Amino acid sequence: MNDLAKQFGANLRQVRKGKGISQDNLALLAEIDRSYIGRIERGEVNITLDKAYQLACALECDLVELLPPLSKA
Amino acid sequence: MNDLAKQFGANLRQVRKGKGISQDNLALLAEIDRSYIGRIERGEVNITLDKAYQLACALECDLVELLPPLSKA
DNA sequence: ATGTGACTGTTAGTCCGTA
DNA sequence: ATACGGACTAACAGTCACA
Repeated sequence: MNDLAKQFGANLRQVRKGKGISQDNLALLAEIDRSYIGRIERGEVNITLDKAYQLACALECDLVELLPPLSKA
Repeated sequence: MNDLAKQFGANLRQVRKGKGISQDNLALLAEIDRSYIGRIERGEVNITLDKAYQLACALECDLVELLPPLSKA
């Protein structure tokens, strides 16, 4: 998958670990299958906007935190 | 479609018009089908992360500008 | 607690046309 | 220049079993 997904996944994992919760827990919080969350973190899938929001919401963080830093022109 | 998509579409349209370019031109710039851009602006579809980036990039704007303002916890 | 293969259903995304 | 639709293909969404 592209760098975008990889970066997003890396950020997601970092925030998740920062909160001290497992993929399992996040799966429950975000109502997304655990195996799918794993794939997102590994940057294997190109998720849709609403999934990105679900995750940000479940982690109680700003979506901007999860987005790759290149989000500036 | 959900509010997320509607908001994104509204923002996209605003930025695009602000730059004074047509859906056709944006389609060429972002390499996204014109009819699909119309659907995005109308909030009919739930786009993927890379499309969101393509659009932000084509409009030479920060992705955050296109995202709904609720992007804060 | 996580990675991975295999799989199915659904939707993202394109192409072509009409108004 | 844009809205809207049909038909189509590629990709995502979502689940399970197993390591």
